[in-house]
Amino acid sequence: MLLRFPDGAEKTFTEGITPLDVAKSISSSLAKKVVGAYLDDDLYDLNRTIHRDGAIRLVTESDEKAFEILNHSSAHLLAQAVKTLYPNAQFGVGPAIEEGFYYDIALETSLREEDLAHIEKQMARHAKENHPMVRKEVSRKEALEIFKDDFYKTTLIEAIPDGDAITLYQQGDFLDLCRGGHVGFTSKIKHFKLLSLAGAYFRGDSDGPMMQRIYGTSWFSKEALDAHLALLEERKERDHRKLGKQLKIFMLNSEVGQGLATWLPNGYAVRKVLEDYVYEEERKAGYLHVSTPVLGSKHLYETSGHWDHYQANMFPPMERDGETFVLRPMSCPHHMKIFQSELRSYRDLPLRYAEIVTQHRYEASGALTGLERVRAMTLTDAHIFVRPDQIKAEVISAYELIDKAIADLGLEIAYLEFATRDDSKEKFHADETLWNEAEAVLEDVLVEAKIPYKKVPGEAAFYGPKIDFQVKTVLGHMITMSTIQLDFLLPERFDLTYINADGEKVRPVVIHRGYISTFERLMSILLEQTKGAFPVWLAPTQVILLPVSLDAHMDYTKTLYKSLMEAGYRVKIDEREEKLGYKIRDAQTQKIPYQLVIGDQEVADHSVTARQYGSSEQHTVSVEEFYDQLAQAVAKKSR
RNA sequence: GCCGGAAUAGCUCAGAUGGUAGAGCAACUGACUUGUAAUCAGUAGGUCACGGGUUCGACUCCUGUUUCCGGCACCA
Repeated sequence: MLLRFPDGAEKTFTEGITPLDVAKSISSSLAKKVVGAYLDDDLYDLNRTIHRDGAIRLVTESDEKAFEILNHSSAHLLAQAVKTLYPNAQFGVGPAIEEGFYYDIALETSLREEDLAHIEKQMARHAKENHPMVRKEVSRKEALEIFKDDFYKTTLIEAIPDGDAITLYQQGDFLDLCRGGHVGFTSKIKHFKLLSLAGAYFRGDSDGPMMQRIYGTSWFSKEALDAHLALLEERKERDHRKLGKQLKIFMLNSEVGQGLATWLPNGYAVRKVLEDYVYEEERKAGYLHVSTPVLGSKHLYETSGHWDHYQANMFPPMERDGETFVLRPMSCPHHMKIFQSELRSYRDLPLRYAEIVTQHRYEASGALTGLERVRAMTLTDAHIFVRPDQIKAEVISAYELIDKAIADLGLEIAYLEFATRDDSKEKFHADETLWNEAEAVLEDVLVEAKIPYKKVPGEAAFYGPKIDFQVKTVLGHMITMSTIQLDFLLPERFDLTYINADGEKVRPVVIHRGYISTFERLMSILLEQTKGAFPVWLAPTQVILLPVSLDAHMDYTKTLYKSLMEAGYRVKIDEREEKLGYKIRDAQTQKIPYQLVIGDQEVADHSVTARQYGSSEQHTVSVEEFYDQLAQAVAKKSR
């Protein structure tokens, strides 16, 4: 049997050797680090025997795939431990995930946080017992027979496509249906921790049964595990809910209403800068701003189709004088009516309407998360009405507008998502030709602009495909920051037309453009990505003045304050009778970018001693110089 | 919405087994008159989320509700 190594070397082995044997034949240190292998494109367990020639690539601990294999095996170890402690337990799926693993468990009794420690101990025992994780290929019939009393596994077996191999893994008494890719021996699993307990629907189906899910994480060394646990702690410190409270950005109060955020002065100061930014950037890009009411006729939303698709996520309708109103969840229909308010010529297009407006959505109570998901949100929403020949250019210019904002805000986009329809789902409107056209145009733009993206079938809006800009929150949630959506349907539904060069009435195409998410969501992202230390242009308070003595230095301090305020900056004076060290500490805690100390010296030579957030350095500069520095920091949108 | 957990002073948190609550910070008052990350002393602050029950007695046990947290589902 001939195996070829990545460096091109070839070596003969006796049939039935395992990746572990191959590693051992090379070196004992490699044997310690190996966790599996690829034979051509097939992932082999560490202890799976090899019976054919092929290209072999050993997967070692440093390999990205190794973490996945280890965590997948850890999920099995978890299930084995649960089965030992709770013999009646049945299991759903137990995959490796980005930072660890989970396993879904069906159990009569509810697991509690304190049970995790016991399960963890049992896992350690099974690991120590060093069970080989033995792979077996079986027929569908055999598999169904083996799991005949297990609703979950039989359902999973039935979902395996015909022709795919069905494999089982046995470790000790524990037998599981599994595609595989395992570390081969439970003793390989040494540094792990169970993290949390949650509910999860079987196969993600909210009409199906709910299982108990245990999350955990598994690493190759104690150091790596500890580092990961420390990272989880650090993330808690960056949670926008915590920072938002500390820095008095916003509050959520049950008496105000569930999911209804209140912006506090510090938060609104930031938001106002963002609103102005958005307005200016849109104005420069040729958008026309409009304003329409937060309440709309229900009929308007029936015409658009939103009522059909989303009424469950809208606040219930209100009736007055025979007319039915809804709290608007969207802007599209309103902008459609604006387009329709005049006879349009092909020469008028593109027409870009933008609006900063508050919308209301009845989000499921369990979905509400700080400012990340709320029920009343303010955003700038835009709809661009174009001729077919203008689609590409407008999609590109929308992309560029968004791209600039992301850079200006210093944000990190995780990836772009290209959401298309899935014909098996009913939510999408029917016209296939339009869909194909729309999807082709968007993909063209992505390909031509060489923008990397992830295609996600079935995630499109009901009226058309879209490009979503995804951000990863500190909690690990993927949320949509910006979006560009093509829409051939709403113009149809609203019977929008313009007169083309031949004097005929034809349909415009609509591009929906979500710019920088809602101000609520943007604030949550900004807080997390800046850790609450806003760049100068955004900071709620940009400069704080710290007089050394309230008696001796207050006049000069107040003069400075007045001139800074007049110049448009957000400034405060710390007028408390406290020591300078105390005031500095307080200003640092509030993450105020500039702290100006005003004492005898500064009064005498008309200067300020500036200290920046996060630094213990101080520079005494003339007032003029400080103004320059401040203006530059604002212009550069830097810290 | 579903599964699980939590709710104690403005904030962060203590408070076995039932005997109506405590710290630090913040606030307030006073002293200190201050030059780069917390000066000292004192005062005040609580329907222990809310309602019902068990009990001689409930922050503590049971139950309902509300909100929040971890997930799942949802996300125009």
